[in-house]
This record gives sequence, C-alpha cells and structure tokens, in this order.
Amino acid sequence: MRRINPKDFTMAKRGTSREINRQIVLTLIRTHQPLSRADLARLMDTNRANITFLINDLLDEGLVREGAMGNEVKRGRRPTYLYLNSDEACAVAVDIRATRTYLMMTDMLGNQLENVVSFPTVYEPERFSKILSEHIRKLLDRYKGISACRGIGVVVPGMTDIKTGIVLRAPALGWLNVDLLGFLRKEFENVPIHIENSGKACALSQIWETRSELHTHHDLVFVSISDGVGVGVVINGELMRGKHNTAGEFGHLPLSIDGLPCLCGANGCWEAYISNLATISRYFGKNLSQRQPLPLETANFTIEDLVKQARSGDGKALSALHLTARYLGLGLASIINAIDPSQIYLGGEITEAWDLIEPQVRDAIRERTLTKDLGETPIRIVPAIEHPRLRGAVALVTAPAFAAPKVA
Amino acid sequence: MRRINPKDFTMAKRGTSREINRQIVLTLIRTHQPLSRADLARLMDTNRANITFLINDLLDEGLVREGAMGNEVKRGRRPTYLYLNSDEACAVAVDIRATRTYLMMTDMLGNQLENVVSFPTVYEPERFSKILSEHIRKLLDRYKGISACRGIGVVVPGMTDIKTGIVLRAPALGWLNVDLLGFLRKEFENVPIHIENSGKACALSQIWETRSELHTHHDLVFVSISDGVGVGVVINGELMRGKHNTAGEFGHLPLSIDGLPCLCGANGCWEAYISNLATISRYFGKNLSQRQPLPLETANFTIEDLVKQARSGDGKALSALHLTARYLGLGLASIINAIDPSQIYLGGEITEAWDLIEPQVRDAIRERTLTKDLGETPIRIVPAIEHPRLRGAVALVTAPAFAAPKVA
DNA sequence: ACTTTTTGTTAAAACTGTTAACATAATACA
DNA sequence: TGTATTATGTTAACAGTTTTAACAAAAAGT
Repeated sequence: MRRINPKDFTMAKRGTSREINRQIVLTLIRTHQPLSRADLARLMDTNRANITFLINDLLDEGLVREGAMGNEVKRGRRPTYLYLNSDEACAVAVDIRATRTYLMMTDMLGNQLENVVSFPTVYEPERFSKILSEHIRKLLDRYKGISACRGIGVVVPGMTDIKTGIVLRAPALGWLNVDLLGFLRKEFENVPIHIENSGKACALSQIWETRSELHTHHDLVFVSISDGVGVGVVINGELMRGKHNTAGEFGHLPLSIDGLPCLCGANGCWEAYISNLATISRYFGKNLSQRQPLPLETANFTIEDLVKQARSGDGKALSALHLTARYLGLGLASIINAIDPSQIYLGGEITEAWDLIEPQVRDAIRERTLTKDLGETPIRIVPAIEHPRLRGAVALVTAPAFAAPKVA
Repeated sequence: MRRINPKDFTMAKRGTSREINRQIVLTLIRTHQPLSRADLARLMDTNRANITFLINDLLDEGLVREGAMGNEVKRGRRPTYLYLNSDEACAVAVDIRATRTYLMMTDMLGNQLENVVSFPTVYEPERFSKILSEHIRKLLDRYKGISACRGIGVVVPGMTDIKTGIVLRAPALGWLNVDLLGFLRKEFENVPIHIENSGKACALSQIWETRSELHTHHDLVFVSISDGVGVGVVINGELMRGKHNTAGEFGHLPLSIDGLPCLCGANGCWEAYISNLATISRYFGKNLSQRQPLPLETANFTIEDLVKQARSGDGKALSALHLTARYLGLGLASIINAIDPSQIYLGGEITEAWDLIEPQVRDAIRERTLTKDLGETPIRIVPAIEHPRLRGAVALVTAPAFAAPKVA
C-alpha cells in the first residue's frame, strides 16, 4: 500500500500500458532467455497477440532479436526463440579503492567482455581523472570504440551526491566535495556517467544480478567489510537512498557508545570493531586506532595474512578472528532487527575465512535478534572474484533499461 | 530505479491506465478538496475531457459528489466543486494498550465522528474480544449501525502477522500467538478487519494524514516512546514491513552491548535506556530492570509526575530527563544514519517535556550523525491528543481506497 | 449587444489490450 | 501416405482509454 505523492506523481498516458508491459517483457527475456512468444504469453498470463505487438516494437528498436528455433517440443509448430540484443553496445565499470582502481567492460547484459584491469589510485582528483580516462579509452579501443559505450558507472568508497556527481566525503581517498563527474564529463562528453557509493553499488549488484536471476531477493542487505564497513539496503526491489543519498550507514551503529574510537569521530562504532584494521590490531594485542598512523610491524600485515596464520594453527590469530566474528554477528543482528531482510550478502576479505567464523557469527546473531525467524536470516558470502562493486557499477548503466517505469 | 520482480509482477491490462488515474484523482481531491474538474486537469497536466470521463465514473460509483459552485473567480463560467463522498460509510479504530483499550470512529476521510471511548484491557484473549466487540457495536449503533462500517483497524503493542491476523508476541499483554483476527471475525463476519503493530500504525498515521496533507513527507520515521520503544519506517510512501512484518525494531539497537538488561533478553538495548521505566528508575537512583517487578514506591509514579517534578524545580527529575534525552538522541542518530529520513516524528508521554529536553536530544544527534545535513534532520513532536495509534488504525481501513495500484 | 474568458461536455481520432479466427509448422496415427 | 491433432505466431475486428478539437454553458468586461 503506497501513498501517491500529490506533489510528485505520474499520470497514466495513452502509452503507459505499453511502456509497463514492454519493461516486463524485457525483464522476462533477461531472466528466462531464451524464450518464445508463447512462453511470454503464458508467463504474463495474456494472449499471444499482445505479445506479438510488443515484440514487434522491440524488434524494430533492435533491443530484441530472433534466434534459433526450439526443438525440444513434443508436438506442434516449433517456437522461435527471442534474445536480448546485447552485443552492439557496452558499459564500462570503474571501482575506485584506496590503493588501486579497477576497470571492467561488459555488454548490456552484464557479461564481461575483457579482463579486469587496474592501476594505482592517484589522490589528486584532476590527475586521477585524466589517468582513469586514458584507461577507459584504451579499454574501449580494444572493443568497438567510444561510440559503443552506453555509459560509465563509477563506484567510490564514500558519500556521493548522485544528482550532481560530486563525491562529498571519501576518507580513504582524502576527497572532500570533489566534482568527479565534472572532470570525467570533460573527457567523455556524450556518454552518460553515474557516480555511486560502493556500499550501495554492492547492493545493486545483487538485485540486478543476471546469473542467479530467478532466485534474486527483492529485500536484501549487502554488508561489505574492508577498511571500513559499507552497507547497501534494497527494499521492494529498490535501493534505499534516503533524503541525502546517505541511507544505509549502519557501519557507525554503536556497539558501545563509549567504546573504541572510530574514524568518524564518534566512539564504539561497529566499524571500529570489525574493520580489517580492528582485527589485525586485535591480533597484535594493541588497540590500534584508525585515527593514528600504523606501527611499522603491522603496516605490511594484511587480513589475508592473518587468516593464513589462523589456518596454520596460530591460536591468537584464530581468536582475533573469532572476536571479530562475534562483533560482526552482533551488528548484523541490529540490521536484521531493523530491516528484516529476506537475505544478507556479505563481502570483504574476511569472508574468505567464513568456514572459520560462521558459528561465532550465527551465535551472535541469534543472541540479539528478536524472533527465531530473524535469527535464521540466510547469509550468502559474495567472494571477491564476483567483483560486486564492479558489477554494481555495471548495473548503474545497464539496469535502467529494465527498471519499472514510474507510475502513479 | 525499481527492479521488476519476475516472480511477482502485474501486467498492464486494458483498464490499468484508468485505474492509475482514478487513484490519482481521488488522492488529489482528498488533499486539495474542494476542487473543480478544471483544477484537476491543471494539476494532472491533462485535458478537461479526460477528467470528465474519470469523474463520471467516480460519480456513478458514489465515491465523489458535486457540491457548491465556486464564486471567487474573476471571469468565466463558475466551477462546480468536487468532494469525496465520505459521509455514508465509517471506519472503527481500536488501540489496545497495556492498561486500557481505546476506540474511535471516523468517516472514510478520517474525520472523527464520536468521542474516543475506552475500557480497561482484559488479558484473556477471548473474553477481551467479546468485550471489545460489545464496545464496537455500541459505538456503531450510535451512528448508522454495522452496515455502514467499512472496516475495523486494530493496533497492538507487539509483533503481528498481518496476513493471518495473529498476534505473535505482545509482552505488554502477555500474548503469544493469539488469533485475535479469528476471535473478532466471529463477531463481525462481513466487516474487513486489519491487525497491525502499533509502531507501524503510528508511521501510517503520518503518511495518510489528511490535515497537513500537502506537507506530508514520503520518507519518514515514527519513534514512539512509552513502556517500550516502537518504530515505524516509511520509504517512498510505503511502510517498510520486512520479510516477517517485523522490520523497524530499532528499539533493541544496542547502546552498549553489555549495558542494562532489557525485556528482550539482551543487554544494553536503546529501549532499556529511554523507556518510561528507565527514566523513572533513573530518578529514584536505582537500576530498575524491566525484568523485575516494580518496588512499591515507584508503582504509582508516572513519567507525567516526573515531568511535573522537573518543571517545579526538582533538579534530580530534570537531570533524569536530561540523561534520557541524551540516550534518546544517540539512538535517533543511529536511525538517521541508517535511514536518512526527511522527517522524524516523535510520540510518547516524555515528548510533553520536549521544551526541557530538546537541546540535549539535538546535541546527542549531532554527536553521532555522519554529516551536518543528517544532524539537522527535522523532528516533529506528535502530541497524544492527535491519537497517532488510533489514526494509524483508521488508515488501515481508509487508505487502500487511495493507494497506488500495484503495477509492473 | 458583443466580446472575452473559463468551465464542462461531446464527437472523433489515435493507441492499446482483447477476442476470435486463421495460417504455419510440426508430430501422431491410421 | 494422408489425415487429424497440437502448438506457435499473425491478423482483423472489437473494446476500453487517452487525446484532440470543436462546441455549449455561464459569467464578466466593454
């Protein structure tokens, strides 16, 4: 039951029905491909005639193409299969991280076209934009050139204003009110560019996932743990953005209001207990604050190293992981109580040790969730190989073509 | 950008456009009443002919009526004003609370028709349902009888399954898996009955508000503080329900994971710091746990008494309030970081002391919110006279007639 | 008395979904 | 081999909606 906003609504016009059904057809082809007209008619509970008209439009526009005939039928005329026409155009995804920046190119269905490439992140925004642009151009040249590029999706570890394309705050990059969109638009004038926060992008990657499309959840939370904690929330198939596009900052929920100091200035934030630095710090028996420079001995010691140590029998490493796991679970419990999602996705380096920490996480979740059902909320680990941030950046470009039209 | 759910979508049929525009027209009449056809055409950015057709349907169905002619125009034919036809039918709202149960009757626009009546809450479910039914019948008899009743909305301080109408858990009433809908359906066979959690109902009361309709926010959080803490979240004009209808349980976010014991079994929940009992307990210098029976001296001392004491110069009362205010603000900060709403509504007895506690609340909010904008999130106090829970119960009955149709 | 302005209605056009009939193409069966 | 059966896809007529244009109704200005 959604209230119609009397200050911002969309009337149904003569073509609105067509528009709605068109998007449904595209979504169904995307998820069920390959598919015949008759299949669509059955799925949509309508007549084949209507489908013929809808598909004719899409064929004329070149969005859909006819392919081989189906031959696994028992009797009757064989169906002609329909496919999305995703070959001609491409999307470029960019993931800016503290140390390196990654690029990926896909077709409009999100299928990867080239290997992921990367370069060391430069912190001066204008110079960074120039270098990034060169890499994008190189990548596109290897394919079909800029003319084939339908959009560039850029993901940033920080708060962004998606309307102006300004990076409001990205502590990991030292950026404050950086007009990233402005810099990039100079280089790619006629290409749509989208800037988004990485936590939100990870959530987008899961709703718009093409592989396991049929099992996709429409209410989900993506929690990504690395230097900080990024969270993206999807409700009813739509990303929760909030008034200032800052919704989803669960990383700074307190575990104890006068606990460990956090980068954000407050104390006892969840992030301060479960970030990679927090775990490493715990291993070295120190309370390394994010606010202070790292001691030498820890500077080259990564969370991957710590997991290796734990696997090779280092008890201190294992107990450091277990404590992080407990705090991780306590924070997840809060998210579950607050959102009641049908699925939680977990990303970040520490999830490679999921087999070591799952029991501790689940115990902590059960400890603080309010009902038994909530305590059993399913969790799926998203491994780094799936590139959730890059896939989210892709979705920024490719998803609008399949999204529900705004109506009422 | 909402993803179409390929497992649960709604195709546009021949009548879908009409359905959409119909709901828009109803919404606009509800918010702008009185209104002419020409006004509607301007607001909806369409032609008057289309409006004539739409209104003719609504006139035939008796949902809209024509009223007086407008005479405040400068020139030209005078407009005939349209009104919602809300007189014939009525809705009954029920608010079940720990000590008393309240009833209100309204027309289909939410206008109150009779004074609020109440009776002491009885904890035995079947007996309670019988008594409640008698009161509903008495109320309806004073009006036009049961035939005029379009629905009964019931609000409960606990978790509910809105599909089955079962109260899963209501600690304040000692109810566990009580089939409240079942009991009531026996008494009112042909009347639609809705059961909902009180925190969610409070949030509903604000989106579906008729008075300040034009200034209604479409992303809001309602926080209600009394024996416990109830929270309802509205995103994009729609109540956030979650998979098990338990979303919005922010009351059990931790302030300190090993802090004060809470009724829920965990420690350090926000609720344990800001509930009325917590504040009273603080005043008496004791850590009264919700889990233990109350000492005699406090049993008859209410939060209203405490506020009175504070106003009359009792320093201890004031500092108890101020500490609650600080904790209140710290919890609100978490909600703001998580949801980024455009408005927060605050209800409960303690808000009557808002002038005394606002500075402490705002300071605490600013202390833990991540950006300046978030720290300035507006807060509106909802006084008890506005009956937010009862108004939410009304919305359960009246709102569906104005809600956006499900499409795509 | 005539023009101008605004409101509301009506008739026809344009677009969309719906129904029913039909052509197409394959298999089953006698 | 020929006919019946079954499933796919198209076409034409029909029905429901929005849109356009023309017009009637009612009030005020000139």
